[in-house]
Amino acid sequence: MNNTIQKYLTQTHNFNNEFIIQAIHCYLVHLLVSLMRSNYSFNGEPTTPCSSKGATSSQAKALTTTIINHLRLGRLGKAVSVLFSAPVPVHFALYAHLFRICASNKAIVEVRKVESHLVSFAPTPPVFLLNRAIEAYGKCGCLVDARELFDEMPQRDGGSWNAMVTAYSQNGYAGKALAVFSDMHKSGVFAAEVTFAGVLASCASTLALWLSRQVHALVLKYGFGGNVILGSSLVDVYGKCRRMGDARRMFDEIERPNAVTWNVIVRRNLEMGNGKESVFLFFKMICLNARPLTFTVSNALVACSSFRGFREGIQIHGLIIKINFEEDEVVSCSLIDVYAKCGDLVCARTIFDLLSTKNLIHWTSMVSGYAMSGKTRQAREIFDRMPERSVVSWNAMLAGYAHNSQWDEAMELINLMCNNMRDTDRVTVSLILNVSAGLSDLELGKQVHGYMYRHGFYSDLSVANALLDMYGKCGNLRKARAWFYEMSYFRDMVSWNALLSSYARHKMSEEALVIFWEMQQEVTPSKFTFATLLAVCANIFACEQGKQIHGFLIRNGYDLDIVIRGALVDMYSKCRLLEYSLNVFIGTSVKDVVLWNSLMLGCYHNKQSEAILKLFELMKEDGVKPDSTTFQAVLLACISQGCVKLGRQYFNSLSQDYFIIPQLEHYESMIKLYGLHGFFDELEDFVEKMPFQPTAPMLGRVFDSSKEYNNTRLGKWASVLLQSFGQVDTSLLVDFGTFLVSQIAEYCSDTKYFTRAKYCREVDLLKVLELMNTYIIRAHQFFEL
DNA sequence: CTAGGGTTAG
Repeated sequence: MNNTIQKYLTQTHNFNNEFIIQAIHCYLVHLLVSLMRSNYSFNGEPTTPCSSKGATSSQAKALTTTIINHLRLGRLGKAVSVLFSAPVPVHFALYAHLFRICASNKAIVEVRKVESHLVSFAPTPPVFLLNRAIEAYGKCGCLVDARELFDEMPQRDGGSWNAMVTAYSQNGYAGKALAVFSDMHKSGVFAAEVTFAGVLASCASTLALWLSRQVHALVLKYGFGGNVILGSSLVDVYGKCRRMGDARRMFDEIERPNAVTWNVIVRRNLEMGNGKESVFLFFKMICLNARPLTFTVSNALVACSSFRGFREGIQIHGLIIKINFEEDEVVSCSLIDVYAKCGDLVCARTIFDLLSTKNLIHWTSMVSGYAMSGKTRQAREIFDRMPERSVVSWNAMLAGYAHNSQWDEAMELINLMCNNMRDTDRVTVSLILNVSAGLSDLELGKQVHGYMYRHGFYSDLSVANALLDMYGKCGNLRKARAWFYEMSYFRDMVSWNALLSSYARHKMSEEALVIFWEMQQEVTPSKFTFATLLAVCANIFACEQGKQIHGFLIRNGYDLDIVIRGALVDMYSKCRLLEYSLNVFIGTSVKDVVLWNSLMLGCYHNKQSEAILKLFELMKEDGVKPDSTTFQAVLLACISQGCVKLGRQYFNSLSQDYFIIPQLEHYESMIKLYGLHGFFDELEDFVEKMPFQPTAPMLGRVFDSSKEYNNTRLGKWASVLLQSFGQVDTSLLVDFGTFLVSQIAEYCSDTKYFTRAKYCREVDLLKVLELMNTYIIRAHQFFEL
C-alpha cells in the first residue's frame, strides 16, 4: 500500500494536486480496510463477490453496475474512483475488464489505482489478474511498475512470464525481453505461442541470428510449427538478418500465408535490393487471391521504382483501382513516385492533379519527379506552389539542381533555404558539398566542413564521403588526403573510389595507381574503381594495363555496364586501338549518347574523321538524341574533312532542331572551320553575329588564318583586339581556363597539354599566362605593332 | 486475455 502512495507522490511528470488527493484517498481507504479486517477478520478464500455474503455482496453488485455505466459513457477516471467508494473486491472479470480498458487508453494512473484496489481488498489476488496488471503496465510503457509487480508476485505462471516478455519487447527493450525469456526457459516454464511472438520480435530487432535459430528449433519442438504468426515472425527475423535464403525457405514452409506474411516477404526482398523478386512475389500473392495490405502495395510500387519497372507499375496501378486503394495516402505517394521515376511525368502529374487531398509527400514526390528528370523549371513551379515544405522538399529541389549541374540556381536555393528553413540534415549537408564541388567553391566547402563539425555530421559516412569528394573536385588533394586519413576508422569503398577519382581527375595517374594498390589492402574494388582506372590508363596510354582490367572484369563476371563500356571505348581509342573500341561499341546492345560520343571522338583522335559523319547518321537512326558533345565531334570532323557548308548546317541545326544552346567550343570550332579553309566572308559575318565578344583564343585563331591566307585587314583587327588581352587577369583565366589551355595546347601541338586540358578543371595558370604572352608577342612581331 | 508486419518523398 505504502508503495502505491509513494508511486503517486513520485510521479515526476504531471505532479499536481490531483495526485496528492489521490494518494491521500488511497491511504484513507487503506486505513479503513485495516480497520475492517481487524474487526471482522475478513479472510475469505478466493475472494469474489459471489463468495462474500449479505450486505457486502449487494454493495459489490451496485458498485459494479455504477462502474459499468461510467465505462459505457467513456468515463474511465470516474469509474476507477468509484471503485474506491467500497472497500470490497469486485468481480475478477471486472478487474480484468478495467485493466484492459486502462491499457488501451494508456491510463497509467488508473492502472495503478486498479492494481492497488485489487491487492488491497482481495487478500489473495489470482495470478491471472496480476498478469493482466503487468500487461496493462506494459501497454502504458511503465516497465518499472511491471517489473516490480512481477518480482513481488508470490506465485507466477506462464502468463506472468509472457506478460513480462511482451511488455519488454513491445517497448523496445529487446535485450531485457530476451533475458526474461532466458530466465523463464531456465526455470523450466514452457513458453506459449504468444511468448514466442515477443521473443522473435526481440530477436529481429537485435538481429540475434544465432538465438533466432535456437528459438526456431524450440518453436518446432513445442509443436508450434504450423502457427502462421510465428512463421511470419521467423521470415521477418531471417530477412532482417539478411539471410534471404532462410527467409524464403521459411516462407515456403508456411501453408497458408496471410497478408502480414506476404507483406514481410515483399518488404524484406525490397530492402535487400531484390526489387524484381519483390514484385514477382507481390504478383504471386495477387494470383492466389490474397488481398494485399496498403503497405504491401506501396512496397511493391517502391520495388518497381527501384528497377524502373514501368510495365509492372502500370499493372499494379490497375489493381489499385480495382481494389479501391487510389485514395490511400501511402499508396498514392508511391504510385506518383513510380511514374515519376520511370519518366512518365504526364501520368504522375495526372494522378497528382486528380487527388482529392494532397499531402506534403505528394507535393514532394512531384517536385522530385520533375527535378530528377531534368525538368527543374517545372519542379520549381510545383515547389513554389507548395502549401508547406519539409527538409525533404528542399532537398528534392536542391538535388534536382545539383543533378542537372545548375549550380547557380542551386546556390540561390541554398541561400533561400538558409532564410526559410531552420533544420538541415545529412542529405542537405551532402548536397551543399556537391554544389561546392560543382562550383569549385572551396570556401563554401570549408564552411560546410565547419558546419559539419559543429552540428555532429562529422561521423556520418555519406556526408564524410561528400566532403572528401568536394576537396578532391575542388583540387585540394592535400586536404582530401588529410580528411581521408581522418576517416580511417569508418571509411568504405566509396571513400577509396572518391580519393582515386580525385587523383585521376587531376591527371595524377601514377599516384592514382599507387592508391589503387593501397586500397586493395582494405576493400574490394568495385566497377566504379575500374571505370576510374580505365580513365587513368587512357591518360597515360597504358594500353596493356587497360587490356588487363578489361580481361579481369570479364573473367570475374563484372557487369559491363554502359559506364564501363564508355570508359573502355575511350581507353582503347586513346591508346590508338580503334578496332578494340569498335568491338566494345558493337558488343553493347543499348547504346547511349555518351557511348556514341566516345566512339566519335575516338575516331577524331585516330584521324578517322570521315567515319564521324557516318556514325552521326547511324546514331540518329538508332533513335539516340545527340547532345552538345556530339555536335562538337561532328564539327571537328567537318574541320578536318573541310566540309564547310555541312559544318554550317550542323551548327544551325544544333539550336534550331535540337534546342541545344551552342557552347564556346562550338563557336570556336566554326571559327576554326571558316578560318582554316579560307572562308573569310563567312568568318567575319559569323564573328559579328556571335552573341558575345570573341575570346582571346578565337582572335588568335582568326589571326592565324589571316596570316596563312595573307588577309592583313582581318589579321590586324584580331591582333588589335588581342592587345586588350595583354593585361589579362587570372580571374578571367579561371573562367575560361579549361578552354584556353586546350586551345593554346592545340596550337602548340602539345599532346600532353591537350589531353590534360580536356578533362581538367584546374589548370596550370602560370603556364597558360606564359603561353598567352608568347602568343601575343608573336602577333605583335608579325604585324609590327 | 495475450501475438506478427508497416509511414510513402530527398
